[in-house]
Amino acid sequence: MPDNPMSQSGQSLLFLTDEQLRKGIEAMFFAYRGFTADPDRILADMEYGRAHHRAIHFIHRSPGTTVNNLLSILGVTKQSLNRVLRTLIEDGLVESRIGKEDKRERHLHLTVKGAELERSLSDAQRDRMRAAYRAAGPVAVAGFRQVLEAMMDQDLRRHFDTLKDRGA
Amino acid sequence: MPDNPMSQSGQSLLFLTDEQLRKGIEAMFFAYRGFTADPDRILADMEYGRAHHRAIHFIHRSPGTTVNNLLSILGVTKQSLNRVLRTLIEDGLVESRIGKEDKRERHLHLTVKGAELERSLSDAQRDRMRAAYRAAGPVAVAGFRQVLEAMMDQDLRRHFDTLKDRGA
DNA sequence: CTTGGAATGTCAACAAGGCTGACTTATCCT
DNA sequence: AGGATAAGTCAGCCTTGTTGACATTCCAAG
Repeated sequence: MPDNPMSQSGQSLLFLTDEQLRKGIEAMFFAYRGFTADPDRILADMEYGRAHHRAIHFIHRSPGTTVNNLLSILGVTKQSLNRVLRTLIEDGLVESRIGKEDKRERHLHLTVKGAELERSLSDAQRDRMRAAYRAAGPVAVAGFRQVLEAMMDQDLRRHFDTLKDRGA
Repeated sequence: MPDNPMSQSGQSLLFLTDEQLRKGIEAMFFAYRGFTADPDRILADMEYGRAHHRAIHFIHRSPGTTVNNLLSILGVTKQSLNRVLRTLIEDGLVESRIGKEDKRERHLHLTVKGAELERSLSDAQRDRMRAAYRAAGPVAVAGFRQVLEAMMDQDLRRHFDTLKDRGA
């Protein structure tokens, strides 16, 4: 684990100049725009927005998650999430099941229709991601992930790791 | 230039699985939240928001830029930008100078007061960035930048490169 | 020298998606 | 029985994005 840059590059620390950091900041800004552009285009034709996409993504990723858990992953207020969730449930994309152990809880699942939308959104987003990964190569991708993880807040990092563990 | 993953990793392509791509997508989501968190905290105490930060950042980066140029960098409508710009000018953070060659154009500059706010915002953002870079190391940072650049839209990439050339 | 088009700015109206605060309902646990 | 927790809802507000219409100013081409 190379925590110290000197261990990798004798002459370095040049990558920590204000100018380099500024470029990194701008790269994040421009890349994030590309990152959301494709799903946004799909959503623009519907009555949904980016907030719906995020909810659908994380419900897909953690089927049966509770409202509270989703709330803390997304980092919004329950009123804000509720507005989104209500339309998704009304439109039959998300199903809300009363908890068996604790009947106060609602467990969220995508319906078939919801899973279809999730597919089309994540296909679009993954296509761009795949192209970027392929162009940059596996070593670059590993670095990409390392830096992103180091940029997260503690609590977000915890959520990220929890999701990660569910994966393949 | 390793465009082909096979050239770096004989067994690979595993980094292109849907699961890996999903994790990359989630990493972008969580990291971006961290990325904006510190300046957002500063701005919350004022009458400004993230849109003001973006305008200030790019005016600082390209002093004398025109409104039209800023418009295409930020990717918003002129009405949206104008609202932000107007308050910044009224509050004495940004100066708008009529063009010498083409008097229709307005060239934007930060005032001393504007530069001070820019400093405090970018200091906060760079501190986090620096910590992340330091933790990940120069090789990871290079990969981070490669993947981000590959994720950008063509026109955004052009803006990014133009800004890059002005740098040290 | 006039006129068309470009750059800028402004007004109005609207929508998405954040926020706070207050409150209800149902359920759980002590 | 009573306090704490999970969820949902109502009302109102803010920021930041959108469209559409329009005025002004100025350059440049005819």
